[in-house]
Amino acid sequence: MNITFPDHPVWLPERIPCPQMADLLSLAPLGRPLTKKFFARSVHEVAPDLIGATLLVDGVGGIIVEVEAYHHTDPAAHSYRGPTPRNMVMFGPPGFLYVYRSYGIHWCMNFVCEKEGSASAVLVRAIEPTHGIAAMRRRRRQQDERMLCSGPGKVCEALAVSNKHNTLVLDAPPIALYARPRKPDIVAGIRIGITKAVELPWRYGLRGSRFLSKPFPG
DNA sequence: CTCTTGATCTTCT
DNA sequence: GAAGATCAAGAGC
Repeated sequence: MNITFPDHPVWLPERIPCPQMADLLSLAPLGRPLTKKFFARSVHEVAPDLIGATLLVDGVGGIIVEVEAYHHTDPAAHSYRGPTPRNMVMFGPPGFLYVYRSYGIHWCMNFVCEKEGSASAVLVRAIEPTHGIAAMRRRRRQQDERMLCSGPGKVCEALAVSNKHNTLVLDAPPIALYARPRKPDIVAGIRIGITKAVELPWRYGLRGSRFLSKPFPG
């Protein structure tokens, strides 16, 4: 493990200008495990509520610090033009994993939300590593912790998520999700790397995190 | 630091 | 054929 613990209480922002979520978790246990019911709400409620939650795959992972919301009414969503072999799981019930191939070489993981047929999902874009950092470094061939999970393709490589994980349920092994111990400071902004519906502010992040795929403006 | 490019799978035109 | 919810390496400033 390579968690840096704070020298001072994290509720003194003038001493720690940029507290990371791992610092907060060191002072509180993980929250309750998230069940399928957590995802059976609007994707626009679930997405910000996932910031600060802990995601583990086979015990490796960390704190979700960046996500994006997609919905079938959204031209940027894979589900916008209806079901295909790739996006089929998005049209199923909430609480399952949707994994797709990105640009032919990377995998990206999503949590299906809302209800059967609504075809909405949250893309996991960045994680603050806390569990199994040695395994992540090996898989990513990268030492710098900030480079392990700072992007959707990096997250899947570090957590060894691939198409084999597509359609897995989110509340049973090998996947584990835990609610955040308290509500963190969340920022929203426009999504990354898309060319349709670019203006929609459906990217959410932990304010001030060093582990984002890209800073939020302001 | 920013910008460009290649890698190469799935879907859509 | 072309585009895309990406990343890493290399060139240039």
